[in-house]
Amino acid sequence: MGSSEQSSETFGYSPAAIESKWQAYWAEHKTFKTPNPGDPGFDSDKPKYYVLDMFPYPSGAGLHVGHPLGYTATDVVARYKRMQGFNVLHPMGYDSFGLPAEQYAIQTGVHPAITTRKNIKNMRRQLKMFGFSYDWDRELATSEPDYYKFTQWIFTLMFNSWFDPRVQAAKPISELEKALADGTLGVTEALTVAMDAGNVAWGSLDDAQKRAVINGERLAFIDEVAVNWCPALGTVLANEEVTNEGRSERGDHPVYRRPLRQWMLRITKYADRLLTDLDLVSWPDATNLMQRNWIGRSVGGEVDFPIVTADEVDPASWLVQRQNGYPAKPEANVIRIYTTRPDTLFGATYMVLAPEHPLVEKITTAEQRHAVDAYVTEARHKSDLARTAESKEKTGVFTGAHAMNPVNGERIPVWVADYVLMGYGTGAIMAVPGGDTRDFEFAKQFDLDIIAVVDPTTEWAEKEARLPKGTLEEIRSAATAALKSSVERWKREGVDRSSHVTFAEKYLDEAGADDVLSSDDIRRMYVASPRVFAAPFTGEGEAIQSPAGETPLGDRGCSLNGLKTADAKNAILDWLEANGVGRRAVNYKLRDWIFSRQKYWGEPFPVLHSDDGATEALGLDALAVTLPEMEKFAPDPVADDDAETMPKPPLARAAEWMSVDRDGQSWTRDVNTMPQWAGSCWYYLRFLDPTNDARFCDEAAEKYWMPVDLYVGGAEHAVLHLLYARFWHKVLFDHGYVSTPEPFGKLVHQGMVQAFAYKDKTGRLLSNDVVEERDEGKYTHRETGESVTQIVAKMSKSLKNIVNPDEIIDEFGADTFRLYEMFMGPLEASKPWNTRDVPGLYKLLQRAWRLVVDEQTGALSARLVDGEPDVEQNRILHKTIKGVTEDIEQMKFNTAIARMFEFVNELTPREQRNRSVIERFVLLMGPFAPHVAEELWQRLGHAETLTYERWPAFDPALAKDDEVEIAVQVKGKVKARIMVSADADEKALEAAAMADEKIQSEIADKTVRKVIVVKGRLVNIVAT
RNA sequence: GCCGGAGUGGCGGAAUUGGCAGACGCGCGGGAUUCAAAAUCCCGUUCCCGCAAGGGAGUGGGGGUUCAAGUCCCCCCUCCGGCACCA
Repeated sequence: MGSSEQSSETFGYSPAAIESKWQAYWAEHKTFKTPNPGDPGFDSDKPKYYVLDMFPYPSGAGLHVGHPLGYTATDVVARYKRMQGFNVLHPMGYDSFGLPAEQYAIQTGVHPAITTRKNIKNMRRQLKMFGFSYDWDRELATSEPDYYKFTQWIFTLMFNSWFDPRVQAAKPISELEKALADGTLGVTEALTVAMDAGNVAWGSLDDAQKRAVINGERLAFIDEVAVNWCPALGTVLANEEVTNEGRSERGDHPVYRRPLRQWMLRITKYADRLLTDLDLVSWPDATNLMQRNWIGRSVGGEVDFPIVTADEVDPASWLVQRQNGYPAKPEANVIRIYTTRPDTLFGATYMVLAPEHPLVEKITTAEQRHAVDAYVTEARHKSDLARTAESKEKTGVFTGAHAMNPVNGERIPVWVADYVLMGYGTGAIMAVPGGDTRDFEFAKQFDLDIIAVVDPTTEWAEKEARLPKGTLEEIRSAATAALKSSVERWKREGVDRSSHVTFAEKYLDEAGADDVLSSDDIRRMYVASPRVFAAPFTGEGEAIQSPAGETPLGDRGCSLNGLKTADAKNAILDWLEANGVGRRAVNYKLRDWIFSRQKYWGEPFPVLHSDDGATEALGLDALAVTLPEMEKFAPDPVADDDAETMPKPPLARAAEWMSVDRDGQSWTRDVNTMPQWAGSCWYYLRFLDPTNDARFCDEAAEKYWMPVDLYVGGAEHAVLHLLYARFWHKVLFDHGYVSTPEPFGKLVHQGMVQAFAYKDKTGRLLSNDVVEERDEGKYTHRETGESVTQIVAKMSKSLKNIVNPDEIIDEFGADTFRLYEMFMGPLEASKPWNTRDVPGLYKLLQRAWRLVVDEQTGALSARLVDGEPDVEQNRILHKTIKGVTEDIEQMKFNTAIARMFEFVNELTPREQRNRSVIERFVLLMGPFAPHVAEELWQRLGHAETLTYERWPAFDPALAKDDEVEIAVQVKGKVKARIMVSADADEKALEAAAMADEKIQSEIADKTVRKVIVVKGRLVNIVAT
């Protein structure tokens, strides 16, 4: 079916001929060329609409059936909007820097530029084959120098910017130098980078120090960060590429955590704006949420804990020292922590430093040094993933040092443990095992004190308390025993916890008085002895034991007892701030972006390094810095266990390229390249003006077209690409280069195109060629005859269920392909490809064809008649226009196509079809099946493309039926259906329902209590 | 573990957001046309009982609110996606 040789004998629908004809026509007439403001043919009266696809990576495999799903959706919208009278910008390009081309080059020696161009050529062919209405004059590829020239330029813009905390925006770095020089900005308050001393006068710094300060504030800066370095592969690996055992996923080589100088982008400065500006966009809730979680804003406080060496601690005198206020940076002997639960401060029974914390080295005592060193060394070699994989069992070592809890003067031990991460907060925590699951596990493992400082609610006791096994009596005696052993230890260690003991005993006494374990008993036992439970209470409630006894600080003290969590937080934060011991603070999970890769096929950094350590960004006139020609792309291999040799990226071997003489000075280029994300961070701007050589894009074009009105792409980019692009956009915005705070307005993720697969009884997946359908819906194994079940899975080579778009188009044409993908289901849903369903859409086009063309003669169908349409045809037309229009507006393309099926089903049997009705239907088909629609439009006597024809309007009154069927229910069950006039009011409906014979007999022996009438829908009679 | 999303015929999926469950397509069954087939056109198709008229059940499972629940509330099950010691 659908073969062209068959239909060519008659004058039937023949997609191959029609599609090549119209694709040639569009190319020749540049039908979709979109003028910019100021260009000839630009109509400033029309509103604008910018529809964008996430551009593809030009892989050797070409397009798969997933690509055209999103591309067709945007194309339908683009074509629809053009017909609605919009200036539509609908471009396409290629995200062409990236790893696969480089890996292919390593294997074959073929230059990535060559493979990339070849792949782009193939992809362009495929894209054109679908008939997408792109303005091909705006096509771009991120790996072309005239494109990445400006990727590099934006990088230099970041290099030459700092984030001014006073206005929360990027400003030229020269303004920082000026502000520091004239004293409008103090060094300490401006600094992001740690300085050892507290307040420093700018004038007292030497040139090298000044440069270090300035460089440290740039939005693009070089820093030493811990990376996963694999010597055998000669490269740094992403966390995802490292196994739990700390080895490379590819090749199973050892991987080492080691610090490496990397380009970083200071995205963290934008954390708050990236978060709050999510309110400005219209994105899927799930994506919004993922971005929020990724940024991970939390609110809490910082608290300083002084290290204490003497046995005697005088908390009051420490507070006196802090009378001058809370320092911007803590003193050398102070541990600063961050917490979201400052209300639990009285429950802090120990502290933990991350293994990389600078204080570890300083405070570790002689007896503990050996153990701590060994632990820290081991932790350094583990990848992040390896650390988290061991979450079941916590590890850590006591440093031998103690710190003082500033709210109660208690002396608590300081530990090192890798469950505390250097990269978040301050890299140090106060541990409150009574209120935090991780601290609780750690405390149980190392027998550290656990004290409840929040009274669990009875609700928690009922639902979540993880009680030890046993009867009430057994649990109580376990709790009592646990308390007793603690008391003995405290006695041994000379710790005074008498008031806590009194408190706990009282709670134990009250628990289980009547031998029945109530939720109140569970609550009491938790407070008395949390240790016997399997999990701590991490919720909110009333503060207790805060402080446990008399306020130890006398008048200076603070008590939270009896306060609800929210109030307790405020009270303690007020106290901390008043005493210079802590302050309110906000933290983000978001980290600065490691921006360099040790690869060849990416954008070179547009900077020069001098021998004396200075780095300079090149000006636009020196860009693009193009990649050197190379023949070998593989990294130099290093011995497996050589953790010390620095990685040597491929560019380092291009000696001639690397060294630059300028102004009689010798400089070197940067050996790294940018990550693949770079090019996609701003391509939507380059589309506005892709050939501009002087500027990344014309100012007027930017003002006119931005923001992107509709952006469609995969959900796999819900976090990184979208976050990175928003970040770059905001930097450009701060400098006035773009006029909108956000780049993308409405965002939609198309679902995945999956495939059917089969599973036998053991759960094994079977490849498609060993399964056959013997009965309807019953699948059997071809050889064993065993019955198997159909499931939905990802397309994969091994399952032999990959569908190639080229083959489908060969057989059915692009219009059918487009219709099928749009008809499969909702755009956002993942759904299985089923080739069996495709002919149905082909049939729709055939039937539409026959509404217009006489297949015997090739002339217009004799059934087409001119003049005014009859009422029925007019009604179905207006219904169809209404349905299709509203569905496209809501991007419900599947139901829009269902409306077209209905129209064709309705019109096909008619002896006479009104020409103007059919013509308007052809226009409706245009966005979905553009080739056949153009052909029919032409045959109906129109000389021009239908691309810019006016979208048909509908009259709501004409789209309605005169009579509608109403369901009549008795007590909610449908008992009869009656036909009534569509505008019948409630009274008439009730009367008509009551008059129905069937209803009469139903309610004959009952009393009518109530009648509910829903106009145009139903009547429900409540009778008993 | 935490945070999201989903579960409707043999299959893909509809369902004015509380108002006739299964639109539309596929598949399947029947008929017309044909020497025959393909194609085309028409009719039927949630399941169960029944020759039929008719009756009963039904949107992952259990409970609830309501005249009325696929849709709202509570509990549970399964699948998919994201995060994963973030203090």
